[in-house]
Amino acid sequence: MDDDAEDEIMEATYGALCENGYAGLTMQDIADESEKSKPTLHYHYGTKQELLLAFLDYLLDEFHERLEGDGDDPADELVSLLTPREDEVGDGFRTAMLEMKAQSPYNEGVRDRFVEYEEELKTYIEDTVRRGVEEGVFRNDVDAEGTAEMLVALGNGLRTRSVTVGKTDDELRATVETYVETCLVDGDGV
Amino acid sequence: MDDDAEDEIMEATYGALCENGYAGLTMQDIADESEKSKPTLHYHYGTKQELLLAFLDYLLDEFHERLEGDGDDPADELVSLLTPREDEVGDGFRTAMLEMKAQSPYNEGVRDRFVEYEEELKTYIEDTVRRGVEEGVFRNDVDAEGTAEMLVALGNGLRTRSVTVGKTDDELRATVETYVETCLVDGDGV
DNA sequence: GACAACTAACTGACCGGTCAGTTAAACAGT
DNA sequence: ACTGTTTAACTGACCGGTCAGTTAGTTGTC
Repeated sequence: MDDDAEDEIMEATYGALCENGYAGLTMQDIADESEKSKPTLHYHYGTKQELLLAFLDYLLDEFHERLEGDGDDPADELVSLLTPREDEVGDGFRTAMLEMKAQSPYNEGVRDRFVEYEEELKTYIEDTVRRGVEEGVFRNDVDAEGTAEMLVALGNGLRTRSVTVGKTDDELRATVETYVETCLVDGDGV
Repeated sequence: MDDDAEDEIMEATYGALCENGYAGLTMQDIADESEKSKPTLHYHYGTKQELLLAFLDYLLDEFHERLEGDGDDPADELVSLLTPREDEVGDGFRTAMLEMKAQSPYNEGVRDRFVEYEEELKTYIEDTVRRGVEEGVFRNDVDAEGTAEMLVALGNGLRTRSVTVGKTDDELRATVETYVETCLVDGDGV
């Protein structure tokens, strides 16, 4: 396929998901968001299912770029990994991803991609925690694996709450910061 | 409406949600799960939407009963509040609730009910944390409100992970226990 | 002219909701 | 106690709309 076409369709899918959510997403919505027609989407991707899986792969690629550690302060890096970036403006996309995630049990392809995503995030967090311990920023009795599991779950839960209960991004950030400060950061050289 | 009929329909809705999930749930599924016909469901509840809101209210009632504090050890109580009960067997229901929760932004009625649920849970956890501090079980420098926010988010995130990534209930419990032990419980009389 | 990209028009399945009726129980009048 | 009336509960059959996916054909390009 044309690379331009692929990009256009993936971007249109992103836009349509933000606007309509996952449950309300139709092929027509995606077509409307792009310069293409609905049959063209089928021409390129076969089924809706396949298009959406391709979209998740497209997101995973972007995610990998985000995991280019900047060697920052481990505490700051944990916080920025677990809080939404500025370019994720509005709840639309976050909500749609939550909806999709909830489809994992019914859809192997979706599940595989979310498992991969969370696995990689967790591993990266684990490494960051270890780095923090080595650099003496974190207490040396923290369990990297357990902490990473905690943090991934916490990040998930906070994003969910931002969507359902309407927590602001600042509140999310504050909660993560508090956890990192009180439970990880070494206050007195232990 | 007949109380028997109401109970029957609510139970059937529960069963149908477990089997089909929220996205895949049809009025016919609920009818099949009960002894009633599809038009009867409409007769009692009007629209699918209203039926589902009534179902959430039904769940909220059950939830209130769960919040009858047993005056247990605060640490134990926090853990049991945040981990699934034994009678929640299988992922079906948990998944369906996650799907529904993700509909909050599109549906005011749904949102209201989840907000109420999470609000009450958070308040109860907050009280339990305070009790723990007063009883000297928890460190006296813990911030009850911040901790409650943390714990509610953590609980949400863990349940989500049990559904998507396939974490077992034992793993969920272990993570919550670790948090309570390392971040709340007073190790040396501080 | 052959092939890739694209589309207007269409189809079949599904689903929420409606409607015209049925059943059975409660109730009132005699 | 018998009979006519009302009403809540319920249902089979159907309708309107929606949406994923198909078909048959057009356009553009090498």
